[in-house]
Amino acid sequence: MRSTSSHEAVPATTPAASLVFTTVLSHGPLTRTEIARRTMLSSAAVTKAVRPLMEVGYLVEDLNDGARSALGRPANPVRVNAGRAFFIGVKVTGDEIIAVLADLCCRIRVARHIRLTHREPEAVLPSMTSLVHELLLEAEGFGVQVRGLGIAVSGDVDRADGVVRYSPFLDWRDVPLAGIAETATGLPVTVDNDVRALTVAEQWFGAGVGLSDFALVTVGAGIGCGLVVHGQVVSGAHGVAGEIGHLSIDPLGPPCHCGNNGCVEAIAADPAILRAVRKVTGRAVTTAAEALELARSGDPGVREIYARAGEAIGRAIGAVVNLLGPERVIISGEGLAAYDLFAEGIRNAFAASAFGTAAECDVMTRPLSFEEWARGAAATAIQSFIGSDTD
Amino acid sequence: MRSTSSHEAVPATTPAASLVFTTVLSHGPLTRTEIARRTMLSSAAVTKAVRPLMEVGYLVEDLNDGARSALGRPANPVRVNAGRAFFIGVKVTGDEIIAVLADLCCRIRVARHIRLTHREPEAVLPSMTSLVHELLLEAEGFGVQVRGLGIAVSGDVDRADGVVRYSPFLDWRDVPLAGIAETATGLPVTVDNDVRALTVAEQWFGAGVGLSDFALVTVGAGIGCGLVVHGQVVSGAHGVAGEIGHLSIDPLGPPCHCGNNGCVEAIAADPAILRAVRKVTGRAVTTAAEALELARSGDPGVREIYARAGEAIGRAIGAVVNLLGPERVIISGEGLAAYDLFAEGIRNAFAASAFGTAAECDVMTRPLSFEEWARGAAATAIQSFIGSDTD
DNA sequence: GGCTGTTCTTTTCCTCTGTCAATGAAAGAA
DNA sequence: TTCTTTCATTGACAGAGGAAAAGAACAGCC
Repeated sequence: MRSTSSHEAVPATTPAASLVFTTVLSHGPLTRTEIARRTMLSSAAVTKAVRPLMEVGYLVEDLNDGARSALGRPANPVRVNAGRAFFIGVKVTGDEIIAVLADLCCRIRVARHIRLTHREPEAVLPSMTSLVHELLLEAEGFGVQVRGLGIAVSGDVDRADGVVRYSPFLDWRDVPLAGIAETATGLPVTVDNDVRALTVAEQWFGAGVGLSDFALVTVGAGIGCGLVVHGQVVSGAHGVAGEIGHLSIDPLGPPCHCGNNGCVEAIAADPAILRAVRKVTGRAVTTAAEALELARSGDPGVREIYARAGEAIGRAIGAVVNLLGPERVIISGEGLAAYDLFAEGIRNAFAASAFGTAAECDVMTRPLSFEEWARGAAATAIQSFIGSDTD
Repeated sequence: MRSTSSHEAVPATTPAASLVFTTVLSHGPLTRTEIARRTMLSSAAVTKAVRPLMEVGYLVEDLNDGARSALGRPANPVRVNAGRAFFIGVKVTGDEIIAVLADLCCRIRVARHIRLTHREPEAVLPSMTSLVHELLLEAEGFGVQVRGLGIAVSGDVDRADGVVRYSPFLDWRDVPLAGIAETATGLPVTVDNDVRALTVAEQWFGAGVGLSDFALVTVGAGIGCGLVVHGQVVSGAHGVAGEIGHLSIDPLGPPCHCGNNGCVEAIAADPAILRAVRKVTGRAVTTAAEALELARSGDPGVREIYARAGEAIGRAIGAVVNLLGPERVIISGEGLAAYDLFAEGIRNAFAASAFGTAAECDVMTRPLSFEEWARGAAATAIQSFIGSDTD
């Protein structure tokens, strides 16, 4: 395990302080009494935890107390000072690096991206480093210090060691990315799987706030799934988890690169849809946008392909819900652009496959800009910075 | 939530004491130094935690130090005094009640069962109560006090409230079982889902000891699955979790009572196998044992049915492993009698569906006597008695 | 048999965290 | 102005766990 403790002081020193800070971070401005209620701490403990955090500027009093309560001394809400620290999040894909500068509340301040021509670590790392340096310069312009760098990579990533064990898209094996990036940038680095990073962002700053069990399903070039169980992101004993894309839905379905037939990814991921659209229409459709346009223009064959894809996704979600019984499933990803075409299939297939009360699970969608992946990486950096674990 | 704290003092008062006790409970006799290492406590803290537990007799010094280590002061291992307290575990099925008297180490001392003719709570509860009283008498014979009663019921059970929300097999709805049983027996009662109870038993006393993530798959009249993630049993936000039986494997497969086609349960559970065997052989096969005999005698059609069932189970396990990445999967249940017929199908289907390093997951079998379900219930009672959470 | 080295266990402070209960602060209401 | 109500802080306190030193129990060695 790498030592990240050699870096600057983290805002939360005691468990209680960490708990208080993450609570305020996720649940917006809160009065001290409210914090005490949520964290199950005494109000005295909250005061003691808040003070040092305010002294170093991570928390500030929220003076905007428009709605005065009826009686008694007015409450003094506290919120996180978003501009107190910045973080950089980087998402590395096979042909692009996306980087964002995010504040302490994980709001994107600046976004940059560059295309990649080569995928070897030796080619990617310098590009990444220069992109990070650009953003460091931007941060300097804001007069805010960057306190951490998060890097999201698809595949089998060991966050504890900061090593990319195997990334199929990048064709990387056992790359000690955190160590390399740390020496190149001088920042504390957190490396994590891309879907898990996105899940962390949802857990702390998105639709997963306050939930101890939820799933995030990403639809796009691949089908991924991030899981939060008992308030913690699931990583899997062997680095693999949430591999919803290779749930085999139909033994007679199209072959998947994993060797099986009818995997969700072989039916509902962008490449699979494009392949099917080409086959049905005979046209050389190469982008998801083109396929989408064909479907929207009313082509029944193409619409059917999307309907099937929606069904596959719905069944996959049903499997997750039956197995884990999460409170909520968040559907996201670039593929969400076609959600109107998926929706019915997802809804019906989910309703059919969800067993008993599991059907009560709230299935929602959440649009995802391409920068969001990098924001997820920033969220992991914030998480490491605070040095705590769960909600 | 019911108040169980009104009962007798639990052995562990502080978090550390609870941690120490569960560690010794699960990991057999341990020296204090070893306990300190495993719990990450200081040796001083271990001494302080162990002393009161020894004074009240829950822990004893294990004098059987046959293998003396080479040098230094000999270590003094500590173990749980199994006979210090007894627990009763009860499993209620549609046509039978199984009850066991178990010691603090969850070893079965006495087992009893009676058949049921009616399933209404009004008919079942008196039978259960009399069975419990029989075992209480047995315990008196041992001169040991019974400190808790665990009841395992299939279906949607809310352990925190002690209410059976819905049990399809028993046709029970919203039965406040814990409260009723508490007044009837005077014991602290824990009610839980049967598969979860079995999972708890494995986690604390079986093949799940020391693992933070594992799955238990039960094969028999139904196909069930208990999950442990991050060291805690998964219960699901809506009471449903581990519903592996209704994972749809084959859209063209046989219809399932849940409304879908090709569910694992519709292929690999006992009733499904019997149905298929009757169809293939034309004979009036009514018990699993008969079907098994036909298969063992070499009937290729019947063997094929078992092979298909094994494949379905293997694919279901693959789904669990891809989703959660557990360290181990334990296959158990009455259906394990046919494991030799399942084995190849399970192995192959699992190997094919497991994605990447998830295939490294250890898949093992574990025979399950019919009393084991009741033992699981006893394990939940022990867990409640200790009043702690995880390993 | 005493001495020494080694390892396990206990004891003795000591720190530090969070709670309790009382006090202070900031309003509106009477 | 004074009272009431609610929020926030303070200071004394209990108790949990850690560090370090002492104690205990053995084997081996002279």
